[in-house]
Amino acid sequence: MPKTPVKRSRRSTYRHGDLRRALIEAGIELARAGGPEAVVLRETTRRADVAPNAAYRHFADRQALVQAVSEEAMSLLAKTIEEEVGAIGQRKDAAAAARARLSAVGIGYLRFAQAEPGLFQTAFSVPVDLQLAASTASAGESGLTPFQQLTAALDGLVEAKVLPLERRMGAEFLAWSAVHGLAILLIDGPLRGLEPEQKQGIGEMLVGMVQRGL
Amino acid sequence: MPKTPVKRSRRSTYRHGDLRRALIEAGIELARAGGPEAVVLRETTRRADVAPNAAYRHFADRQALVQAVSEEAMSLLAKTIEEEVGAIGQRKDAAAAARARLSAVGIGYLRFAQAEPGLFQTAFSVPVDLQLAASTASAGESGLTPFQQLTAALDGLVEAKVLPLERRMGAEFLAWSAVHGLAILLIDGPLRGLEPEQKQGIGEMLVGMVQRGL
DNA sequence: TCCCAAATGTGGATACTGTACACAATTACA
DNA sequence: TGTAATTGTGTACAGTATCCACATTTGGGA
Repeated sequence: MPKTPVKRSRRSTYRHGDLRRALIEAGIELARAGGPEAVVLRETTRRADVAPNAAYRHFADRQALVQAVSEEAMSLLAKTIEEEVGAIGQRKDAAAAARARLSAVGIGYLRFAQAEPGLFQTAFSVPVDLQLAASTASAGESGLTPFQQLTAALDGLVEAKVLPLERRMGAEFLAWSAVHGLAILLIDGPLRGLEPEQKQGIGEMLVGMVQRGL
Repeated sequence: MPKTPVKRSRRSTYRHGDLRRALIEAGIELARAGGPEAVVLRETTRRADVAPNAAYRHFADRQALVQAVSEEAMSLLAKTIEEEVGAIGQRKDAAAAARARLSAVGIGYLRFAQAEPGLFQTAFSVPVDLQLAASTASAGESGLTPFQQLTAALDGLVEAKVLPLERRMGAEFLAWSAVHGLAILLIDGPLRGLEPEQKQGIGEMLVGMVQRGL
């Protein structure tokens, strides 16, 4: 029985067209299912129907691919936060509105972490510096990255005189720490077994703590 | 030139003696230098001067080895926290003492994360459940795990009437979230470039936020 | 229009990794 | 003392990243 050499590609053209994009898409799917570890170079090329080495024409190495996937995931996080912020209803006074906005940023962050744990972990699997935290590749529809949305919300609190100016410095890192830490405990820490409503509840408690403590 | 087959072990006995321990020790060194990813089964066996497969007599697979290393690292974290708590001076009133104790737990946690980032990451690289958070393998000299030390500090706050009882429930997760999140931002997040004094400063700010916000 | 250089994809090879299976040396105990 | 359990070894396989040489296609100047 002659072995059928059907392995050769379904692709008809020698050139792929947009391999870089295809690799990132495949990487997103792998990350969604298995986190950053699952973003395996050879598997992404298999899914893009291309030889493993073709990836090296678009990424220096596996880490560079993971970084690109990470930025994409960060952008999805940004969009979830935007959704949450956009869903805020009207508030009587500016102070309540500013508070609601900060809460929405935190709740959106936590919601994404629970809905897409693999992508969330991948987004933060590559060391983030402030440069990257401002990169447009990590931004949502509004053009703001998650970090920038948090910064804007805190500026709003100052403007609404909820947060005294002398407490503003470093506030983004305090708020970020709390929410990020909870996200991790919810995903693969001791809180991962909780029911969704319980997770929601503790998320709201945490946001309350931040509002009081800042 | 006859190849010198000196590759054979420096070990004289066929049995190692305490291979399990040796593998964990080697794993700790690898984790210290490179985090959980660096805990590679074959390298640990090389360092223990033993064939790769020997590890399987003591651990079901690589993950089991990493888990053991993780518990060891958690125990080192517990000891650092104990040190910090032990260094608290006398306080006039019970309320101040209870507050100081909670702060010390947080500061010790952050100190360990900065002093031993690889071990810290390894300690949390394996999904923690409350079972594990109470395991003696993860405890320090006092027999308490980091989580248990936090719990005890919060109980102390209630007893000293600093924390109202109705805020006690879930408080460990709120405090833990904040401190853990900051630890991560300091290690490989956007704050990793800060000077040690700045890191110390933001750590104290965060602990203050938690004390106010709980 | 032709041709060459740049861009992109392929094939083959190397050096790692984890881990399964059969076997060997040692120890413990009945 | 002999036999079974324990512990370590050797070989093998599949999967991974990545290097180098080569092939194909495309785009831009002559």
